[in-house]
Amino acid sequence: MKVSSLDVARAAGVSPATVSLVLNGRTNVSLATTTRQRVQEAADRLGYRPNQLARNLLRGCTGTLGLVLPSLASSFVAQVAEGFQHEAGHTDCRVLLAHTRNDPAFEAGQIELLLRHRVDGIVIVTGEATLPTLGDRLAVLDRCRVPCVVVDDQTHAAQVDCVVSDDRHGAELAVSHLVAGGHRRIAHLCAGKTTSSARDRLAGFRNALRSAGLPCPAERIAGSSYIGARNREALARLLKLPSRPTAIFAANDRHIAEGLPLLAELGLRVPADVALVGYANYDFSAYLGLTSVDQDPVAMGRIAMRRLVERIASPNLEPKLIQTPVKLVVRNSCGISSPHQISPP
Amino acid sequence: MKVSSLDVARAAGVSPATVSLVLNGRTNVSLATTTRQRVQEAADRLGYRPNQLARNLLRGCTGTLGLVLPSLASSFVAQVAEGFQHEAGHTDCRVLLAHTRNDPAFEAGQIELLLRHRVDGIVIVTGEATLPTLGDRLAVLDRCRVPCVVVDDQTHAAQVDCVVSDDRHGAELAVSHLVAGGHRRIAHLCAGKTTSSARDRLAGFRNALRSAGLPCPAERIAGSSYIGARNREALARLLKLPSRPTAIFAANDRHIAEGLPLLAELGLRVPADVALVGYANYDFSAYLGLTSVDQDPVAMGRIAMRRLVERIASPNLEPKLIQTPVKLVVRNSCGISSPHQISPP
DNA sequence: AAAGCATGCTAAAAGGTTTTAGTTGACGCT
DNA sequence: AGCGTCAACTAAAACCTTTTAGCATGCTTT
Repeated sequence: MKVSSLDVARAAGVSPATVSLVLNGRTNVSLATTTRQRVQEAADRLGYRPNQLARNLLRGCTGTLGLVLPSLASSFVAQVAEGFQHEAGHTDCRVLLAHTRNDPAFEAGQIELLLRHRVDGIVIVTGEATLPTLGDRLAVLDRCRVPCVVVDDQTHAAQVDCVVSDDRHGAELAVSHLVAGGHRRIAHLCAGKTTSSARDRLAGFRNALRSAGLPCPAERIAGSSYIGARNREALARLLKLPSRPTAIFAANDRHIAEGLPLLAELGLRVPADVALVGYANYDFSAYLGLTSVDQDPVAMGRIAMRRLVERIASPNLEPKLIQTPVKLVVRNSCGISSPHQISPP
Repeated sequence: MKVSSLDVARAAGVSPATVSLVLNGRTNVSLATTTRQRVQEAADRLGYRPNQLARNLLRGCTGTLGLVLPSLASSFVAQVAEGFQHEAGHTDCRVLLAHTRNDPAFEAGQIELLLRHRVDGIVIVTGEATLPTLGDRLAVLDRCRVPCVVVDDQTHAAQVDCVVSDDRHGAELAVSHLVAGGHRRIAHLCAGKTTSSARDRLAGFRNALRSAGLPCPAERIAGSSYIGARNREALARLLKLPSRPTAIFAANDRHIAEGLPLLAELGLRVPADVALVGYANYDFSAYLGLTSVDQDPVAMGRIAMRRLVERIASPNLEPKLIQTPVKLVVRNSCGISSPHQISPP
């Protein structure tokens, strides 16, 4: 714990400088084999571990990256973190975690802490609550020249690298699939209009309908970013329209999963009465047999990490918008494969 | 970025020592108001951020905790991490993340890195693959006096603080519930015998049956720790027993969710033909209407964090086994409430 | 034999902060 | 005037490592 290079030096009868040279394998200054062995042996015996704090202080960089996120309780965020951390392992970087608690002030404080720790770069996974102040955070990071990559929102794509799933295309895939299945009245259970992904999914929805020559009346679009009462009300509104939609494209699987009791209440069967396609492809979506757009959050984290090290290496790169590929995972909720559910009592 | 206390000192016309005293609000050495203001103003203007590396190097401790885990892709692990990180925010600690990749050698290397970074303590969330070598890791940490708390396994409870859910009691709750529902032939889809929680859930299962005066034949216990083919085979074996169990207690919701297609294939309805109770209460369990034992992983992370800081403060505490409370969440899969599922085609 | 050179190691500085032990100067008291 | 005291600040050490410049030593070369 408290054994320093000086201790090793004394034990081996050399200077700390030599200890450093031996342990870092400086080959251009090749050492006498006996000295080398003596140092190595002393280091092992004493359990010497170089103090990374001192080393980084000297180097001027830390090999540590900050990961700012709203909450690991969200499986999307957790998977992004997984991908990020996994890739960090390949690049020999450490990850310092920071929560925002969905509180702009707290987020600002956490980023301040990361900066004091001299992280080499920061990835911010945005949440809806801290999105309005994201610009301020980016300004601070820009001022002190700390590279940054934003995940899951592209509002600031002009100033900073952003990694988002190709939401527009994902929505188009989903809606085209429904159109191909013969549906003409398709509604969208959206996730509000605050986040860029919610807006892009809506845009993709509209675009796919237009391409198919189908109308897109305003009353067929409803929803809120938060799951819960407002979400269920929106779904109820869609299902009770005079001419009921035959299919619903939801901006998030969770919004639709949460609405299943309502469908049962109204006596609507899936997919016979209403076909469903969701977005995000959570693990539960497979269990529910829900067709969904998969956005591979782990890959998003990995890509964000790679872009961050790229930018650390060359700070003057132009900001880039990275849209990660999506794919439609077809299950039975739109009438194609077979479901295996716990049956009603 | 590269503004140091010396820069601030020069700008304010004082010494670095004074800068430190002002910025850390040392009250016992109260400063002339004008100096105080000059320093503060200079620090703000220059955007001075104290270098935490230098500070920690001097202090001898870092206020940073290591969090070692198999993968954030597991929602249990992610939730433990969430609780841990959330509590860390309250205690003004940073969290340094480390993956094990389910590889004992990689885990050892990651812990080595954490030690070089002089973390004040470490929490290890064990995975099955690295469990056999956990003892070696603990020995290293013990040797260099770094406090440690293990989450999700109690194999080493004699040497180290362990935080586990009260698996035995949870299993008893689940099985008693089935017994109360009139079931006499109850099977256990176990999660292998490697981890202590799998063993404890099995023990709780056996114990509850014994208390109810029911038999517990060996053929009614089957399962494997990994989900996939082996798990489905085990479930099939249980369902095809000459006298079919009327209820199954699974050691993990995921094992049962993954088996739902098999139930449908065999024409078995839930709960009419087979009642189900699972363990872990994932978010999808609610969507599936699956009765489950909730173990509150977020609380486990929080508790692990609290215990860790406790131990850092007083290193000579006796190792403690902390069993966090569990509760049964009753849904319709055992025949009580009503389900809302996507119906079969 | 002297100069030159390679080899193997070390002394010392640097990195940014905190803290301890002073130093300086003003002021009050006798 | 001399002493003590206090306030306000500073010099320097310490934390641990890496790196640069340089010092011996012994070997080769002329």
